[in-house]
Amino acid sequence: MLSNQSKYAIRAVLYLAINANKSNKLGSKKVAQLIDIPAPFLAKIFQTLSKAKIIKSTKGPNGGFYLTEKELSKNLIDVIECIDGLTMFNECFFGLPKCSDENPCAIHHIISPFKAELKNELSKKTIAYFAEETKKGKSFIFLK
Amino acid sequence: MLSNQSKYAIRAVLYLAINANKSNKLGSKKVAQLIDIPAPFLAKIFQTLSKAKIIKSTKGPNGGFYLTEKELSKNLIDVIECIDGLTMFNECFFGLPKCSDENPCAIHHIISPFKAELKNELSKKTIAYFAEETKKGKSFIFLK
DNA sequence: CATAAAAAAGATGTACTTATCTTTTATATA
DNA sequence: TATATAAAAGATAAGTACATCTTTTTTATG
Repeated sequence: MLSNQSKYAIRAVLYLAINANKSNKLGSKKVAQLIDIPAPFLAKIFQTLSKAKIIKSTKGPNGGFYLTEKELSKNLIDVIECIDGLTMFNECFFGLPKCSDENPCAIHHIISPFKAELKNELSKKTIAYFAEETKKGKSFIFLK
Repeated sequence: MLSNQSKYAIRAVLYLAINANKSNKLGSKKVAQLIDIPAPFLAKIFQTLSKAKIIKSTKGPNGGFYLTEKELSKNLIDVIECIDGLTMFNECFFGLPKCSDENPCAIHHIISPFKAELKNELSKKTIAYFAEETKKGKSFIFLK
């Protein structure tokens, strides 16, 4: 459902949300190592996220990536959208181009409410919220 | 979530279930044309399904593909399993290797029940059932 | 101002999925 | 039994996602 890129992005953004801030930026290599994903690939992903203003970046010594309140108030769906787009929430499970409530595929009634709920959940809960849950130990980003 | 191959397979199998039988076999080219998917690719998919005994095939003149009661009584999940496997039903949405009920990711509680329901639905309802629903006009396989 | 650190940008390489093409095998029927 | 038909098998090609490498730009700090 999600591309690897989006999966990596979500984990990395949450990691930044929890562990970095304006006075403690983190480099892409370091984050990649810590959450165990390919470093140059994460660098690219961070570029994309940075352009989309989902994370902050500064160059030079002590530079790196972090989030401020502004970015923390964005939602996980913004991360997904800027990498994979939102087509996954509209696409038919069977790949039928015209599948809809009126012309449902055989499992439309199962898939459709789920996608709506998932999209809603990812749209209304902020990055800050998911970071908090993780800090509290209620959920996990990486579990080696 | 599903590969193109699986999506094509499901549509093609349902098409066969509805329109073919032992005395009216259908060739892969014809089916491909009718449901609008690449013909040589479908031929490969039919080979895989045939090896897995999810569809019947006979060579030679008037040969082609079809389903008997035996195949019709199989479930859609058998089609998916023989092509994509079942890992999708176990994988974490965020790609976390150790995500589980005990170590949940941030959206595990949304994804997990959905996957269980979907897997259950695809496991208990037969190909014949989905074919019937389509025949009755309650759901659709292809909607050009 | 020189240096080093780190992101940005762009080019390149690899693997996998998707798709196609060619040859071989099986079989109904004329 | 020869022929034509259609699947099976295997080889090849195209496209995309994944991953890496190299060069350029920016900027903090000695």
